[in-house]
Parts: sequence; C-alpha cells; structure tokens
Amino acid sequence: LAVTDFQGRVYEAVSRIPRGKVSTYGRVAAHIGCGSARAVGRALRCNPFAPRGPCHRVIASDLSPGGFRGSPGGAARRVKERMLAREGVRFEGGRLADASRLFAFRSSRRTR
DNA sequence: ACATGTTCCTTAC
DNA sequence: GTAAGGAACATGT
Repeated sequence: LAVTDFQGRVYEAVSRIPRGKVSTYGRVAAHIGCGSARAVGRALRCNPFAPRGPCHRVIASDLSPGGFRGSPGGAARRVKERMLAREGVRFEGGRLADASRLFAFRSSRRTR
C-alpha cells in the first residue's frame, strides 16, 4: 500500500495521540504545517496503517465525531464513537462530552 | 458561502 | 506509459 509523504506526516501526528484522547482535523493540519484540514481528512480516508493508524481519534473542530472510513456520517460514525467510548472518550448529543479529552500537540514548545 | 491543500479520475499526447 | 487538467473531499472560519 503506497503512502504519500503527506499521508506519512498525517499518520505520524495521529499516531501521537494517546489512547483516551482525541484531536481535530484542523489541529493535525496545523501541526504538520498544512493550512487545510480537508487535506488531512482526505489523507485519513484510506488508512494504510490500520488498525494501528488511530484515525478514529481524529474528530471535527466542531467536536462532532466527523467522518469515518470514507463517509462523513452514517453507520461508520457509530462504530467510531464506539471505539472512542471504549478508550474512555464519551460522546453526548453527537458531540464530544468532555472537551478536556482533546490532545494538545507539541510544536516546539515544552510544557513547563 | 468561500477558502485551503491533497488526492483521484479522465483525457490528451 | 506519462503528463496535464479538472473535480471532489472524513474541514474550518
């Protein structure tokens, strides 16, 4: 399965998200230096690193589940929520219940 | 509604 | 078979 350099960056960033936390397309995009969150979603569409590529840990900036497996919604979305719920990430009313579960990427800034 | 970046598909050479 | 152009997209402001 061939992956582009961009996809490699995206998955590298996504792979950094610890279990029990999530991130957004926009955040990932900004972290890898891309101005388009849409491009990130496009890269995540096919998951060459599945099931290791935690594409399910990437949600929309709106805190809505976002898409999964090539679909912006539908049955796959439920599966996504289920996987996240299994990791401790809870969704409520179609949105992330606890915003503190958002993972903060480290650019070049060390905390404390 | 429009903007931004990347990928995929179709058509031409 | 390779190159170029245009359309589509798991979004964000």
